[in-house]
Amino acid sequence: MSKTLEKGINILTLFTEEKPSWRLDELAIETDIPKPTLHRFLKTFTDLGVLKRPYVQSGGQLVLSDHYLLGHKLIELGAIAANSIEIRSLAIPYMKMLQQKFDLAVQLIVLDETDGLYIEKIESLKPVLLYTRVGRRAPLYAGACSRILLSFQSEEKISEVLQKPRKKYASGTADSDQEIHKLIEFGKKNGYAYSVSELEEGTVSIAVPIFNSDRRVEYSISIAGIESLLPQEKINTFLEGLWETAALISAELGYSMPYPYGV
Amino acid sequence: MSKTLEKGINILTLFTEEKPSWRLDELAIETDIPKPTLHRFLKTFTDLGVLKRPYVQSGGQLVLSDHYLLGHKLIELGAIAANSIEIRSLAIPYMKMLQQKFDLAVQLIVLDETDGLYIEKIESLKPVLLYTRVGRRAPLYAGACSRILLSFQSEEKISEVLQKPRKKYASGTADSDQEIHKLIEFGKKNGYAYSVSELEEGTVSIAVPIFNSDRRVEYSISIAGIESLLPQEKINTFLEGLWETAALISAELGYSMPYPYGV
DNA sequence: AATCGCGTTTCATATATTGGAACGGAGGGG
DNA sequence: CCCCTCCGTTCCAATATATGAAACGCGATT
Repeated sequence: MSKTLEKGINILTLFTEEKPSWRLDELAIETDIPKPTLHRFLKTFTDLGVLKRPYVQSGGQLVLSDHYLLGHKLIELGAIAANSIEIRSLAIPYMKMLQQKFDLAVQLIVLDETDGLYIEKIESLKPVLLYTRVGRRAPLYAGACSRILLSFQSEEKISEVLQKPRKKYASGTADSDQEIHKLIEFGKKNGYAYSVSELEEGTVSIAVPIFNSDRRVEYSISIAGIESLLPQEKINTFLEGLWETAALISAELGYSMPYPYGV
Repeated sequence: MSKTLEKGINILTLFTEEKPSWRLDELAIETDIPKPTLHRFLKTFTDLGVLKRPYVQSGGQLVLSDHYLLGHKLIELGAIAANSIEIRSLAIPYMKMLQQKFDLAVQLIVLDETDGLYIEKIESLKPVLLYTRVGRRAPLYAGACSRILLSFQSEEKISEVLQKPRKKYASGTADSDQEIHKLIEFGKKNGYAYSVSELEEGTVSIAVPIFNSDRRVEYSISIAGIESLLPQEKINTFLEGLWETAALISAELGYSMPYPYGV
């Protein structure tokens, strides 16, 4: 492995949704890399458009800020990366149909290490802000769409996920191992996951698995909205639409068996 | 500048919408970097999730493909990068309002070197496929949203753009310097750009400039759709909505003058 | 069974990275 | 007004790291 590249990428990884802006000095403290070295990295990234330093007003003058942000190049690469996921283009038409059926946000999630990664989203017309956004991560133990993925992984994967430190995102986030195991079992048995206020207060979502040609579950699809839009008693209506959609997408991926769940 | 980092990022830059998949060998030919060196780079990127090697079926077995694709990490970084653009969150509510007014796709573009970069898009309900997608680029001379940016740049910038090799994307792409200059002038004088089949056959779009607090034009907003949806005779209706939206977004950015165009 | 094409590993060498030291400029306090 | 501090930046000798020719491994092809 190239140490230089590794350090470089690790620096980029520090730019998160929570802290998207860093000064050289802050990075020096965080990474223990000496300032001259960091400076060289940041300059290289900035010259290549991977990082950017916005202009700011300072006494009527427009000067380069000493804050670094992720740059335009990454937006471009991110779009190409998202487009390189085979399932995405296959799934989008079905996701749109599902969106129109219920007028709820529809999400497509991929398994990535111990997280679920949102790779596509069809917005609801209702101007509701949800946690979900393309490019966001959620740990596999929290939220319906993540957890339904976990339900279909090996015991080793499940242990790996549960061994990592966990976080209580909202009032509904499961926090005991026992509770999470029970929810994982529920998913495998019933073919869906249901979550209330797990990642964001007041948000409900229902998720079902998508099967690959080799019968693994690497993707899931979910609908989500505020609590009043997805009442428990209508769950069978929603599941019918979700399973139908998941069956169609699975078939497109080359899954050759009948979809194993139905209302 | 760090040569190692630079080489690494340049490798990533080879993954494009047109060629999103590369084998080690192809990269060796393209970059003139010897295979062992490339191998080390690719391994580092793959281990960090910046590149990925999908699994493929081979005689019933699931094996690592020797094709590399851009990885999940870049989707994540791309989303954070897009979110780091100040205007984006300011503009989205206004873009949604505009989308609902006309039921056309609404795009937000930022100036990036000699290109326009799509940084946000509100889809129309009509299932129409357009060239535009977040993360895509278009040269500043082609398409309404790019060209309206160019209309408000310095003469130097305009020369720089025109000196680069150009491409005819579709039947409406302007190809002579003279023609492009005329269109640029039109934009500055009238405060909008109108394009028919410039980036994609059969697609029409109308774009207007957004003004920064320092009165520069770094962003533009546009509506787009297939030809029949944006007839020439309704252009004033559309412009009214576009200018109103652009004025509101400009004001949010701190532009303190009255928006200089109106119906 | 021999050959080819590519990905991968090895390792002596060359070179790019490293980071302590020192510089410079903006901002703040006395 | 000058001094001091805080950071970003530049310099350059020391050295860790990248480099790539050579050789290997392995599956496919003949």
